[in-house]
Amino acid sequence: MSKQAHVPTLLKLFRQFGYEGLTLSKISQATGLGKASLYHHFPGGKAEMAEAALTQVNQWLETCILPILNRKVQPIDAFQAMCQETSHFFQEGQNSCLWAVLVLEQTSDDLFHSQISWAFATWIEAIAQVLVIAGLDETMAKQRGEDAMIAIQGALILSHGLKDFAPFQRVIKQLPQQLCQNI
Amino acid sequence: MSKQAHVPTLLKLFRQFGYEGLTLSKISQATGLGKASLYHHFPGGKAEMAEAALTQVNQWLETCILPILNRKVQPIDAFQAMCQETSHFFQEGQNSCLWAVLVLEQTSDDLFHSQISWAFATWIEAIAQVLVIAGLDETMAKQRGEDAMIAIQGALILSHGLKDFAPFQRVIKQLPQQLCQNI
DNA sequence: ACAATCATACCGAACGAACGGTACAGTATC
DNA sequence: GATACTGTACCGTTCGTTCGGTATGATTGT
Repeated sequence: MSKQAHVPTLLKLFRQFGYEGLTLSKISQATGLGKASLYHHFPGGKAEMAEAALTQVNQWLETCILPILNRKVQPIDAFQAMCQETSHFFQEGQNSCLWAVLVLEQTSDDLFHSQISWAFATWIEAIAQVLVIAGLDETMAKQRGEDAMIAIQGALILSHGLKDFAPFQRVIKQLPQQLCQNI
Repeated sequence: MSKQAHVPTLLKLFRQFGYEGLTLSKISQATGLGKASLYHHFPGGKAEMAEAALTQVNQWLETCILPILNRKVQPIDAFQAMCQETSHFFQEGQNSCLWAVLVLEQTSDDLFHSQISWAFATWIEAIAQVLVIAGLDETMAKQRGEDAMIAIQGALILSHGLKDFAPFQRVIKQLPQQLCQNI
């Protein structure tokens, strides 16, 4: 089987257990591949597997989110589509975010910081651009982009902490309106 | 040296490395205590050390945050004091939140979920109470309490992801006003 | 057409190192 | 002399990683 076929499994596992918490034994079991086979596909070992998972998420951002925000439609429609896609990606809040997971482990953050900060900054910038085109001041637009990321990440943390995914779903539902206030 | 004296060190370490990422060797090095001494103070091992750190955070919530919110002062003043204390606790955003760190590791979340969800729920409820007394509808008050937690947690994640703590500081600064909107 | 070659996918077994944890003989303090 | 504490050596286990190798199937040379 091809290397790419196993990346979604890796993503799921790293999200669930974190970098240090995920062991090659678990990966081996979940993929059905022996440890030696894993090293055939990912010679760089665990770090390369995590990077493959991270790259998958960043590609989701590039292919599923950024195009939505670059379409020349009403801001409210763009944000609604973005939120729908985001909610689906995180399975209505039940998935955690790989970015957040890796950011909170100092060990792994050193390895992946550039990719993670690129993702955050790019998403924020894309949201801000929509708002600037809609006539909002640049500083305010950037702030609202940040607020959107903060709302998504915070809602995921809170929902997982409470084991109640209603807060995430509410935040996602209210986010488009909130982003479009006074424009 | 007394057991309690080492808990702040434990807190710092678990915040930094997470549960799985933190090893007894690191703890031994950081505290200057041998493994035998650590097991003398914490017979339950690593799990008990993490619980001590978590308890320390929950006690901070009880002794430093809840009293602020229970004082009968203007809501805006209470929230401002809360935010100032929170910002100081997280060192203007440079510290990460132990709750978030443990929540994102499925392994450790099972052990600590009850304490973490208690903390989130209690803080939210305390904020909501202030707003209810100020005349806000109960549902809206609860939502704003959730939004405050979401803002704090999300801002911590984003700031760490960007290695730029301005977003956290801005969120903390704006939070009191935001909580008091239209009351 | 047939064999030799090569690339790919995979695996069992083992490696040294580090893990969390324990046993025990001390030392310090009162 | 009892109690609180610690240094050292050690336990079994699991970690990430590596090695030598097999099975399969396409590619090539003749």
